[in-house]
Amino acid sequence: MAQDTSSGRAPRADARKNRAHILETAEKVFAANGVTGSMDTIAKRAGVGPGTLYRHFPTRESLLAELLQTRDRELEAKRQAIEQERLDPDTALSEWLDALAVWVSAFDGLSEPLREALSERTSALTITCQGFITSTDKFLEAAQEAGGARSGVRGRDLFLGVLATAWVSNAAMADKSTATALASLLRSGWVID
Amino acid sequence: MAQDTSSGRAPRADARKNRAHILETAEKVFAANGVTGSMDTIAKRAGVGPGTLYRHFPTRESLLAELLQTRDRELEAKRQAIEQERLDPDTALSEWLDALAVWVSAFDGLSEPLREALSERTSALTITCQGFITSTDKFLEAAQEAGGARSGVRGRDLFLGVLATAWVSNAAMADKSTATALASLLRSGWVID
Amino acid sequence: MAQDTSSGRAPRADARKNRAHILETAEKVFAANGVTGSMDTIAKRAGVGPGTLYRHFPTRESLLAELLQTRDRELEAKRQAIEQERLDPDTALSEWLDALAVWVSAFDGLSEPLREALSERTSALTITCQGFITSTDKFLEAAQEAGGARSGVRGRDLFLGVLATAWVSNAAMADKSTATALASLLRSGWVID
Amino acid sequence: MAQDTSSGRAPRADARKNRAHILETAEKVFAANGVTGSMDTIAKRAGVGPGTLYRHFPTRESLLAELLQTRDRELEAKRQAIEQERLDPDTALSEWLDALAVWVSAFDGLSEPLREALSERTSALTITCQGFITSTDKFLEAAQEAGGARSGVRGRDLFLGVLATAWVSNAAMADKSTATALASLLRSGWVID
DNA sequence: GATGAATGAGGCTTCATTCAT
DNA sequence: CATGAATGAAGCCTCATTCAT
Repeated sequence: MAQDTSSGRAPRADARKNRAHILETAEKVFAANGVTGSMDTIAKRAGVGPGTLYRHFPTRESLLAELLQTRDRELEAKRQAIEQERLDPDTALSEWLDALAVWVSAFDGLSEPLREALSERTSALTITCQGFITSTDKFLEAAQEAGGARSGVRGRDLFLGVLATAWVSNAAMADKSTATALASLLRSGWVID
Repeated sequence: MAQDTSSGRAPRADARKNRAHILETAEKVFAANGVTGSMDTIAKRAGVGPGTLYRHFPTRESLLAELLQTRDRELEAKRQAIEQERLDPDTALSEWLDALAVWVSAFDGLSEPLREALSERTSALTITCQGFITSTDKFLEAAQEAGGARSGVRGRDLFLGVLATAWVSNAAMADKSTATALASLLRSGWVID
Repeated sequence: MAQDTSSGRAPRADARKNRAHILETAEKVFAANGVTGSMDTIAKRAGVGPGTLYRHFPTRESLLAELLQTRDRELEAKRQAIEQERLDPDTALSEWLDALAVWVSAFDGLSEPLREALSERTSALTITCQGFITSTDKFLEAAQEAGGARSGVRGRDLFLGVLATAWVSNAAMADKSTATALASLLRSGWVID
Repeated sequence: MAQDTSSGRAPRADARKNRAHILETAEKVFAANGVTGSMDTIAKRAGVGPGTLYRHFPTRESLLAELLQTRDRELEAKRQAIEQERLDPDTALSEWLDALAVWVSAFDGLSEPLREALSERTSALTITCQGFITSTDKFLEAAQEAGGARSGVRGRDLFLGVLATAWVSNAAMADKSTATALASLLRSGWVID
């Protein structure tokens, strides 16, 4: 799925190894310095020339997109698991949002490019996000039909809510409770009618 | 008010003028390019050397803090107005949060440094934020006592919620509805109990 | 004709096809972007790896030299045509120089490598140029003997004059008249004796 | 003339020294490697950071323009000298063109940016060139009126002729005679009417 | 105090060429 | 032979910040 299947030929062994190594390195760099870690740093730490990095990943987004794919697959699996558990629609949505939250917290600062991806047509991340918004919509609609979720809420809003929550948590020294507090706010609001 | 009173001596007239002019310029630059506009640009547009800029405002945050003070005062006035209107405590909280939202949207990208300020002990913005969190707490507690707001919610969380909402809106092409959608989520949540 | 005959073995069919296709592509690229178009671009657009490109054409010059061969043949034909027309020697020279000018303007920026080729012993283009200089010399000598061209002028100088004229025309926005103006200067000079 | 007189304040001593040193270095680098020598190299060899270089000379052209100014002044002096000598108009033109030729041969490859400057409105070099074209026009018109120069020739063409001649001479190993040969061609042409 | 010159690390990217597969 | 991955030097430029004047 990740390899360029367009060429019809299997990628060379060394290239595959390099690519994998770059990804590992990028993961470390992103985890350590956040997603703004420089391309040059990644290349250097991966022991390859910048050219090699650019060959595999012409943009930072493409690198990020690739890095997220493993997690994407996990998330997708989680989605199917939730569906098959036949939970209350609102519990299902709740769990899906939790899963999304885990996914976004993969790297420090990840919410930033994701937010940007949502405003662009071009980014490699856009498609990923769109997919997850669609999934959110499905869970949400089910919950709405079952009377467990407010009408007027859109999947896109919930997705952005998850991003925003992650963004808040990314503050250098945010205490852990912050994310939960916000998530809970999004869930139940602060007002009592 | 923000002059370094430590020296015990009144600032020179030209210094005072410079300071004022820098603030005006910074306001324009931040309004136009967002808060990431380069310090050099501000200095240049203000017609002063970068050294002068740094003398008055040793960090970008201190500049920002100063810049927000006018708006802080407006916000403070708003706070008092709300208090004097003797509204339902939850309506009061609601209006306060709206006022905060307006305050944060003063400049593009302002939510970023504010979030950071909350995780640091040092920033010039921290104090400002703390003050508003305290105010939020007061409104919130009143609402909680009156049974109009959930217990377990903290003023800090609501404040962060406001920041997060602003952050989402800062996405290049965020449609206007996004901010309202998120604000409404924070208010009422998505779940129906 | 340009195949490396050193191996004594006929080139493989696919190699021949590749070579031809590279040439076609290079022609297009050079025509569109000028002769500084990157080797990688040519390889990519030709659908071959850079290695293949380099196998066939170890230097950019060798590629150019090969590319010019078709035009070389046209130019050679033109030369014979001029000779057979039995014109005034100076008219003949004049037409020959015009033909050369057309030849040099085949690609944007072609004059550059040609000029360099003239200062090297090694380049694949050198031989081509030498041939044309020799031809120029012949036309020139005939004209000189007939009293239609100044003595003291060398074929090499006229050839360089043609290159120089082309170089001037390659300026981004050179108006068309520039080339003619220079050519006319070279022909008649600016001075009236 | 070269200092930014706009500020009304004398440049700082260290800045002036730096600027001068950069110019010296650039002169050497350009003389050695031609005008394509990289900005970074110049900065490094001058012992300053790239930022400093860019502060003084925001573009390569501005650097070049400055570098040429000394020579510009010499050329201007030469122009006046020629005028005051009250020579035949065509001799005067001839001497002026020679002086121009010397000026262009200041650095290897200088003709290139000059040619480009002629096709742009913006370059720092454009003005310089325009000035010299105007001067050429004056000499040329005088010669034309006196019957010593062909009508139909424009100053711009002669200027470009000079550039082209220099360009030809810049070939790595061009023998010295080449430039003279071309200059002579431009002067008298190859044809005898 | 004001100035603005200097710093210089650091970011981005391209491309001719080689060589393992 | 063809491939295309890898190289990595080299170019470009910006900007927060310091410090001599």
